[in-house]
Amino acid sequence: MAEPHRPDDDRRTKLDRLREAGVDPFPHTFPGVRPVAEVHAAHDGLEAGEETDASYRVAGRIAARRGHGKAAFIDLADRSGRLQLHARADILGEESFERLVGLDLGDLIGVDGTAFKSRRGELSLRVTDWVLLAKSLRAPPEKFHGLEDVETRYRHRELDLIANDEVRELFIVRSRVIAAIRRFLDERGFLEVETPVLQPLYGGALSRPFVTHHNALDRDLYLRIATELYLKRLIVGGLERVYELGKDFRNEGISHKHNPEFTMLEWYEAYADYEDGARLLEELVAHVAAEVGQSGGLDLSPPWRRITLREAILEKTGIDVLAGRGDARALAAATRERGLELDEDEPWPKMVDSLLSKHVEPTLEQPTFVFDYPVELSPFAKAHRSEPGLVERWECFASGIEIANAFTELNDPDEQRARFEAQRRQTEEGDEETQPYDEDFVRALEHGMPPTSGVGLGIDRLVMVLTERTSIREVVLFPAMRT
RNA sequence: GCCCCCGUAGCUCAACAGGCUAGAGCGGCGGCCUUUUAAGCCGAGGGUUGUGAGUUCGAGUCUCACCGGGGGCACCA
Repeated sequence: MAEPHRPDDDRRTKLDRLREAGVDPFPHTFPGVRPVAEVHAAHDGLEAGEETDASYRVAGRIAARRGHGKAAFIDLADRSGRLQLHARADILGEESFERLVGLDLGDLIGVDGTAFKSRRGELSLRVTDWVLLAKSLRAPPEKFHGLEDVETRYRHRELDLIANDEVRELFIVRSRVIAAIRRFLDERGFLEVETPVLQPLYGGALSRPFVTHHNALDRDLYLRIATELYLKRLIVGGLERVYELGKDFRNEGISHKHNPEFTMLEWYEAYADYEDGARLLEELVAHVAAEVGQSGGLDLSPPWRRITLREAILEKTGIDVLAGRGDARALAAATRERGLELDEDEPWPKMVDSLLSKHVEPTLEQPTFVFDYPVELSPFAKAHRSEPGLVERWECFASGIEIANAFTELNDPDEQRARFEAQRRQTEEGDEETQPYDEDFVRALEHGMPPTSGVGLGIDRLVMVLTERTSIREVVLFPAMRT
């Protein structure tokens, strides 16, 4: 019985024919390629029908083809955009022409040609010579509707990038955002550093970690949930201004704003406090947005709105969380009175956090700093200089999501030790998202850490805000999927 | 982890209330065409309807389980 004829079998057959004809379907190199955007930039001003003798070498993927017997139009796509090619049998010769027209959508070719504008006014390259650079053995996604199935888009991002121009452009923006951030911090005297991803003890954030195992050492290691503690040890060491831009891993649920691995920027600046950190963040984000071109209705020009946590919750819910500080029952009663949903069995600080994330965070569209948090929620932040029970911490929100978190860093080793003890007590009460006691870190603080501002900025979320995407999966190339 | 929705050709979608051999466009294949642009025209192909059970004379359609995805909740950033 004959094998069923698969659509892609034709491509295999063509591959064999090419080899038989002495064509290498996978040559090694094609030097001297220019981006097609360069051709557009140089000649978009031509009149319809106008010819030039300007020659270009371009390369890319065949995105569309319109044959006309002894001539054909081929759309060539590279990273910078698309360019129409015009192939003519009388220029290329019968054999070369037939072979070019016989290629498939998705095949990669290199082309030499001269720029002209077609009668219909589209800038084109008249092909004078061409070479196959790689045969495509699978059909690309449909050219008109594009690739829409989100599962395929995320699992096979390469197809998404081929089929959807705006997706490719978004990830180019993401790359430029990261490059711009590095330049910004480098210019201000920050040193980019790398600290361990595999850690004997995790810390610096409240989250459950991923656990892995080192065979030779026969011990468990954790994937970092933050870079905080190591970076502060570098401040103790005298590096003064450091930043690290890399992946953190948190063993929590997946949602439109949570991916288990995500890109985080943390920077630490000696002799500065959280107000300095806020000013640097708004300057950085405004600078990056200007550099990459931000879309949408956000006003990112500094200064951004600043409000205290207490005011923010009061404004949205009418509840003064500091009226009965630490009194969970009173707070539960107040929320019930106003008909607000809240888990009444939670301890007071978690209730405050819930009020913030449920009733305040989603409403914060324009960039907003929320200042001064209860100490229980912030084991690494320094006590507020004038508000007892609070710490000098802010979180920054935009487009209804949190994008950054910062403190005046706690540098009193005895106080830090007491905070770890408090965390240990919470662990014993069943809280799985507490800080393990990190003696090496406290010991480092005992050597003396200068007053320091620390800021953590979620890069994925920043890109979401700058590009108006509502799902983190749209800004992560290969988001976490089952299996 | 829980609830709701979804899964048909390489891609985008059809298929009345359970009823003939599961259709169409794009792509691919053969042919015609020297300025088209979702090119056009002619022709012939392409399917284990996510997987597995079940109900029924008959299942893409109904039931159950499983796999995968989306949205929401919970948890978090």
